[in-house]
Amino acid sequence: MAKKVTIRQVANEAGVSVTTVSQILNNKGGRFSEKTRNKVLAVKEKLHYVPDFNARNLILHSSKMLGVLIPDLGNPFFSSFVKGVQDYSRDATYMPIVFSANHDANLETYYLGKLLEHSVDGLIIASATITAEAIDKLVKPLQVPYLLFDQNQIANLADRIEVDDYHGGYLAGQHLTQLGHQKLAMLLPKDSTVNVCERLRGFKTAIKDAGLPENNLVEINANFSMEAGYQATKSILDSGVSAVFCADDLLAIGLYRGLEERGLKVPDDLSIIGYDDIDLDQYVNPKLTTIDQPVAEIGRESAHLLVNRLEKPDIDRQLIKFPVKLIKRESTGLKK
Amino acid sequence: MAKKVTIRQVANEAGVSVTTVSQILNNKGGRFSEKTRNKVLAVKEKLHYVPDFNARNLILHSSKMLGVLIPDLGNPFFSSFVKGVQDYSRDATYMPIVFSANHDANLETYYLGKLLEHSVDGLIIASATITAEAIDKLVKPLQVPYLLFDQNQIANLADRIEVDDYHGGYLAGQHLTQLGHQKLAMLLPKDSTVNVCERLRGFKTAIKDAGLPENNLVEINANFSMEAGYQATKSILDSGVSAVFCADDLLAIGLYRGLEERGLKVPDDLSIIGYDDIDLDQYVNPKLTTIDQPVAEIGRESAHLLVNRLEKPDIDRQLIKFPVKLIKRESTGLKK
DNA sequence: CTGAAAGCGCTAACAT
DNA sequence: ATGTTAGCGCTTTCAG
Repeated sequence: MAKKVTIRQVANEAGVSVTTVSQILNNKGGRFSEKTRNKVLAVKEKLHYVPDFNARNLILHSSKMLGVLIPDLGNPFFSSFVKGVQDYSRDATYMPIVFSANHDANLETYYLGKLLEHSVDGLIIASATITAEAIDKLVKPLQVPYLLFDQNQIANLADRIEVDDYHGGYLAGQHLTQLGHQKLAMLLPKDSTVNVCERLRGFKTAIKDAGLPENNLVEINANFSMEAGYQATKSILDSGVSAVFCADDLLAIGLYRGLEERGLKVPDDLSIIGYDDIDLDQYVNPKLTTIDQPVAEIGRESAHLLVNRLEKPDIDRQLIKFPVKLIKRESTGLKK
Repeated sequence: MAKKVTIRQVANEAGVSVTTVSQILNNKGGRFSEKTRNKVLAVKEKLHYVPDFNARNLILHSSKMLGVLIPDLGNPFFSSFVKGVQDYSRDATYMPIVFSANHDANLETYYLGKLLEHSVDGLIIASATITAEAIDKLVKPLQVPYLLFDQNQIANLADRIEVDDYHGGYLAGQHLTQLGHQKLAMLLPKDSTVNVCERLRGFKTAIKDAGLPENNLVEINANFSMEAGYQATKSILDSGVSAVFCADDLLAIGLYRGLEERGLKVPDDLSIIGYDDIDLDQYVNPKLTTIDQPVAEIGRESAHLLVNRLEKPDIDRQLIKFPVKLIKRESTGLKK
């Protein structure tokens, strides 16, 4: 491809050495005369010189690329996350490479390998199914810094982004019990990652704190998708609960459809609370009550932490906590 | 970063030369003895050798990366598109690098530059606001093959993906007029790209074919987002139409909310037809009637065409056409 | 069958 | 203040 103009051509054209050009263009040209500097800069513009990326990286042992692995691009939660990552990366002049692994462990391993092969400087892994072993086997040997999000924390040593999932679950449970609901369900993926388990734990605690017996909570499994929420409708209805806490908003929206098709009303027949607070929540009918997490911000900070680590490898372990909050809308109501 | 094992280490360990290793690992080792070949392969495994990407690219002048520019990751239409691109790329062992420019021309130019800087082999540009000049100025000089989608076709010479937008618009118009609607609106972005203008043209033609006067169609502007659809509610209602054709599904869903908040019913008070057929359409209430385009397939084929072009630069101009179809659901009904 | 050597485009010690 | 030189890790003639 590409008819690239090389640094040598710039040097010739400017009548200086290659070193001079290199130094000046990398802002290490303090020692050169104003005149030389200007000339080089001018020639660079004129020739549209762009340093060859591969040659540069080969020497610098850095690609200025960040690998980002997420489970599902189609989930607005993750597209917002990616947006945050992109924004910060741009400011920091890194380039995020994102792959969506569609909840497929093989794909994750594949993309992880590809990312490493292309020598990304660091990794943001926001993918639930990836195993500690895969990371250990692929990432560790190369000593590529990485950051885990929304996922089992393998070690306590790595930098971390923490969202208060326990509190989120608690808020959901508190809200629902305060509305008088006594039999409750939680809709969540089978073998959930730690963060989702935390939501469940918080939810349970709130139920207990409300003085309700533990077996008033029924857990129903469904993957993170509208389709899965829709499919779960029957189980939920059969369970005889009056309120359900969905581990993400997509699940809730799927459930809406299942109820609608049966002529049931939200929240009259069933109160529903979601999780994430995606934009869509305000566009469904009724508007979805949910637990908000500041996802774009989380994306930004993920990139931030990672870049920090890359540029200052010896700083202390970093930890950022994010709050969640209850957003009351129209999908939850008093128990009839 | 990375404690990489180099080709030299493999060569030493295997007791052969660097050349030998290189040849064998690149499947050009026909001339070597079975024994040597096996030994090299074994050592490669043992040492977990992975060729340095940058060094390799530096020589081969190819990065096996595809740049992908889209307007909005949050739009399910584009996330499906990306999924298609990713799938094909994987099969073809290319690596797509995708950026979402959020409908911002500056961002587009920025990312386009970045992509080129990182020496992608080819480009898929599915971003509406980018200008022909930007492409001409940035892409042309580097002779990087590119493919435009969902966007003004700058020249007739490039490879092309065509979706029958005209027909899509026609189908929408035909459907609505057959239901008896006489005053119609189309909701579309200001200064739309060619593909959207084609939808409008088809829509107009269908109206004319139904024997309705031209000024029975009112055009209302709104960007591609739920928010914009929502904001447009008043204009639509004020226009006195009984049916509206939204240039994408998101717009329709935004409109749903505006109507809901005013206590109006779809399709009784207003018939709505969308465009794209995103998954969400079946999860809103009422289910959205729309024009389907096979977007994941389009994504796949975009990547396919581009990779073809990269690997066989001299093949004839490629053109693939995709059909659209009307998906009747519940958001359109007889004019009352 | 195998290896030595050149060089891709760039950066950075180390001269001058 | 500027240039010379030696690689980075790899592929590829070209010679054995």
